[in-house]
Amino acid sequence: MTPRSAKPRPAPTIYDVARVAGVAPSTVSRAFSRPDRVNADTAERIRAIAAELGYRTNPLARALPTGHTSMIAVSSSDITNPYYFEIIRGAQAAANERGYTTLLADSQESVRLEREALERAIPTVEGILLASTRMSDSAIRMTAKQRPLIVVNRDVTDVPTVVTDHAMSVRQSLDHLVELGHRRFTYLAGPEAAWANGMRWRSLRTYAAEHGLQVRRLGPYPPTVTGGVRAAEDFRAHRTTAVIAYNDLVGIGFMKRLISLGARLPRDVSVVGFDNIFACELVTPGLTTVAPPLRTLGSMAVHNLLALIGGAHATTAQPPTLPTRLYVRESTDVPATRKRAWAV
Amino acid sequence: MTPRSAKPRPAPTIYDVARVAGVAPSTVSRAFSRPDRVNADTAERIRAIAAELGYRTNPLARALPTGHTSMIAVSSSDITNPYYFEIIRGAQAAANERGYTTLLADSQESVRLEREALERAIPTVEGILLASTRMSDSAIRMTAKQRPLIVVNRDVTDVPTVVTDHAMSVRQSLDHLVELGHRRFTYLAGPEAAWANGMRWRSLRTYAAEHGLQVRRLGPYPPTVTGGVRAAEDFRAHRTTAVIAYNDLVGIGFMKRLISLGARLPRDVSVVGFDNIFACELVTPGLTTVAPPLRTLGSMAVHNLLALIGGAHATTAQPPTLPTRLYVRESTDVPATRKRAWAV
DNA sequence: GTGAAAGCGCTAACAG
DNA sequence: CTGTTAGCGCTTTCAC
Repeated sequence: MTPRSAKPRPAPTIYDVARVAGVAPSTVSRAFSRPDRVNADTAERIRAIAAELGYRTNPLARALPTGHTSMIAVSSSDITNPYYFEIIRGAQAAANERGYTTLLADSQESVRLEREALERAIPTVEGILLASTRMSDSAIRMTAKQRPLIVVNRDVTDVPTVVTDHAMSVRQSLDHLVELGHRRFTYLAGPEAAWANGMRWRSLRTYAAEHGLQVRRLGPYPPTVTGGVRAAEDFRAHRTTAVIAYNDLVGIGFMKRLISLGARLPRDVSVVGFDNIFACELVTPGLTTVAPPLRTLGSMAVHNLLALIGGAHATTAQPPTLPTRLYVRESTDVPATRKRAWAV
Repeated sequence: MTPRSAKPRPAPTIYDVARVAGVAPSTVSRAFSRPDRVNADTAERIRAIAAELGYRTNPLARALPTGHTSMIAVSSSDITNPYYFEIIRGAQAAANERGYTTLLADSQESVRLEREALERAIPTVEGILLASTRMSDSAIRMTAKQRPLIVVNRDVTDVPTVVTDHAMSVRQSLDHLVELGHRRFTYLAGPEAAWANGMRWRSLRTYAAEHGLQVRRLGPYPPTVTGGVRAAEDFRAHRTTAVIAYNDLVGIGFMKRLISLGARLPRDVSVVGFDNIFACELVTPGLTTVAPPLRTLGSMAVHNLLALIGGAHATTAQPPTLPTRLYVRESTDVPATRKRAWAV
């Protein structure tokens, strides 16, 4: 009465197919792995018989002699982070399209777990995609020696990468704010160590210098809602009409706190974030933000990884830099012209 | 000048280790697979030499003779759905703990992709975990014949499952609302086909009957923010002081629309959702909700799957039903006693 | 306790 | 074009 879930009846092999087809096992093998090297008719016949017998190539057995497992590892420090799944999904889709299966390694922010997961995965995969990693540059270079590897949104010397065009993202949000009439900006900085933070701040200053604008910096803050709340406290002493947050979470925390302090958004302050996380359209007002090309980042990374696996040389030239897109919601507007708008 | 990412120097094998250790390859093999069947000292020596040589057991080669790949497939219809990654993560963690690697199959809501991904994965995995699937019951039973399989939060006859305690979740939210003083409720229904929807509505009616409460049902609505917005429109003609939404997304859309119509929440209406997605604490007011035991669901599923793989019989008895937890935020309060509180 | 030898299912020369 | 023959790296009887 208790149903067994598995019925381990041994699967048919090329030998079984060969026998009933009256050919050598190697011919069956060829019929599947290099159909061009076998007579079209026999190939067809073999396929038919195989189908009838329910034969399916065994990827494990195939991988042993060839080393070609058709699997890549995708490592993420936190699949729970709304920022990463689109990358993962883009990677997945691209991999599947090319006949590859992805092995997911979520390290839950733990370097140890990440190492362990990779350790375990490496022997079975043909390449590695680091979607977000907590590993050190040198550790990354180390593993890059074991397998073709590509890293997303991080700059590691001698390791191929695919990155977001941060300069463009900053330009998009500032163009938008300037067009609305803003001239003075505050940047709510993220973690000093974050590569994106440096990139954004630098681009911001460059842009400001070129356009004769004022830009001030507050922080650093943790890249979280709480970080944004703290930023709002600090902001009260250093007002500007527009604010650029390190990311959406900070932007949301910032808005939330400001509103609870009595500010009216976007009339009193315009806010823009980065990342375009799902919550941007759920909060009130909806957060204007710049979306990184997540999906493309993932698929491009896989594309390049597969090229690497195929024997391409990693180029030291400029890594692919993918364009971003601005999503205008309700958190940005023309600056309030009324004198003394919002008093704490 | 162009660094190769892979340095395919052949990895050391048991033969290499055996040679320098002066033992037979089979002994090296045993030292790793059944250390108890080998002299403790030689085992130790072998391990030392192996470490020195950088030898690592090759899971592929090991899998061929044994069929033991140490991999399970986790299939999700949508990794992008905030509801699922915690399940996936719980599964991941549990699997890793037991030495298993997870192969992620995101089907992006496409039955075809899901089938393909599973098709590809099946030969290499020892078991399958359906975290969320669009497959039909019979398709599920079909694949359950090929590999040990377990499904999460879905009721499929003859297939082992792990589910959320829906009755409990309803009880928790209603206990909370009743305690606040509410007596009349509206349920914003989700998709008719959703198993959870049926469970919730049924539990709701039972509870209401037992406690002499009134409960009305609106919908069905799509399980999205937009669905919630539509629900809010309908609600205007059928007010109650408290509302139970099919899920958080619906609850959030509902609140958003009501507020834009001039309602003051939670004074005019108390709202509770289900799922406890991340956005619940980002919206204003924060959404009171019931959290399913996502992580546990995932780990419990893996636990049971591994047992199945180990040869346990699937029991037809009650599947594990995991307890939920209520998170009280700002969207619930005592009902407004003032007459004619909110007029559209 | 350890070695020898025979595969696991498939691919890849090498002949024919 | 197709059959023969070795392996891929590891596990596993079966003797010693």
